[in-house]
Amino acid sequence: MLDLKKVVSAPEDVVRNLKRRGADVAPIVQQICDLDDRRKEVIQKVEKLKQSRNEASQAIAKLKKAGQDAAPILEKMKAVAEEVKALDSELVPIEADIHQLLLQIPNLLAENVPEGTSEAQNRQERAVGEPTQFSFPPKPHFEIGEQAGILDFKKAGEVTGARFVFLKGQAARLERALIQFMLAEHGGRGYEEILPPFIVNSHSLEGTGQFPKFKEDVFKLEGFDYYLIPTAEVPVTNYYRNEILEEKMLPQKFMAYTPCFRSEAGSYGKDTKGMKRQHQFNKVELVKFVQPDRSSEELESLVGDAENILRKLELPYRVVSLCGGDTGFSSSYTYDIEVWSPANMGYMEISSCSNFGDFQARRANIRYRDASTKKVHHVHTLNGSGLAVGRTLIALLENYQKEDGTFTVPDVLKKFLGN
RNA sequence: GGAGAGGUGGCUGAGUGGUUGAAAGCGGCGGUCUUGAAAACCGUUGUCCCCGCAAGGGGACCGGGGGUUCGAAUCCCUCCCUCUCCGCCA
Repeated sequence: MLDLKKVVSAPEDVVRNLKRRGADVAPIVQQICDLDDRRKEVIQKVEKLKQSRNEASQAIAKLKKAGQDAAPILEKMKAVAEEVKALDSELVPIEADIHQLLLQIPNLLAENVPEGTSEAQNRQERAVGEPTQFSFPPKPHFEIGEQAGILDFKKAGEVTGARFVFLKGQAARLERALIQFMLAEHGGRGYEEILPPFIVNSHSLEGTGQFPKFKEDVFKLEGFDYYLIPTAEVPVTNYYRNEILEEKMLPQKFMAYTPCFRSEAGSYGKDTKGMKRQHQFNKVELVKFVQPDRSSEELESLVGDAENILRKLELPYRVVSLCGGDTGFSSSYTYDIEVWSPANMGYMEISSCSNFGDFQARRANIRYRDASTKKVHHVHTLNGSGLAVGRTLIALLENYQKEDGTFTVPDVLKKFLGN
């Protein structure tokens, strides 16, 4: 969330910045300013009273120790105590309202985010590799997979429902090999492996920004304040919630393989065929905690780490900068990596790498102590897919397919395909 | 699922309802001493909020939330978490 002090001290800057997302937060910012004025007013009043109460309490203690009568002061303080209670309870809803309003405001965009309102205005940064050429009409992955008997959507529909799949035989092995391969690559680039819980509570979802605005996107476990993770970002980023890290610990770089669960509410009729958009998919996620002044360069290296996987798999891809209107709620700057999909004759998102600045750190209360000044500041958090495993499998099947319906496997994966 | 114990500052660990933000020890930081280091000794050591240009002043925080009281780390309620024993179980 944004810094309350920043919002009330420069409300017009906040409004102007978020216009670039196509959002008008002027009314909500105004509300916050009004509430904050009221809040300060009450605080000043109640704290003055508390001061007098504290002083009286000490006087009472002294009198009692001396064996003298404190009844007159006691009587006076009764009224003060009630007034304090009244003011305190006035404060509670004000602060709760401010908090709720702040939670609804998206992150400020970095200055270099491209202007635009939709996907169409995203800026291509680079394209690597030529779109794969075929001497025959390439098939979509679900045809290849079903024909080979290694993807079974029908059975998944019976056993569970729509948007699930069984991977069998070679597909299952390939999926597992991809996970191993990705972890091995990132591990070699300084990421520490972490295997988090696949279920989190609502506080963690609020910490990373999924809650309260995107509640309907996650699966809730009935009867608990538990939710299936929509991405490893949630448990891994919240790993340091409510902590003050020493600066020498930074940057912290984690990689996590997890399945991800998304309700895909509102995407009915979109990508219904195949395993492009599933309720459950595997992903290797990269998460970084860094010093504020380093987050921009850490974003560049994060994208590089994700790209490395596609390079080694020799899959053609491009990198785009999301425009203001397409940038996610919590992000200040996002690169998407899109892999070539021959069946669609287009690029398909396979990774999203974002710099969240201090937005998540503020929500999750993750800070660090500056080594030289000893001052405490919020860290910056970043994360990116490295990569979405299911979609990588799609890309492999489609880009490496042969005319007879079979497909080959890149050499780098062979040692992970053992058993 | 049944029974019990406990949650205090970076850590260990005291704490009688009344100058307790909290003893003590460890750790950390600064200093004295030393050619340097260690040891010893001295000092220092949390976060958030409000007022203030600042200096400074004030408030809050002892797992979370509520209550009793002039006053709560200390009493009461509730939730969460950790640990031990029994049962069940991958």
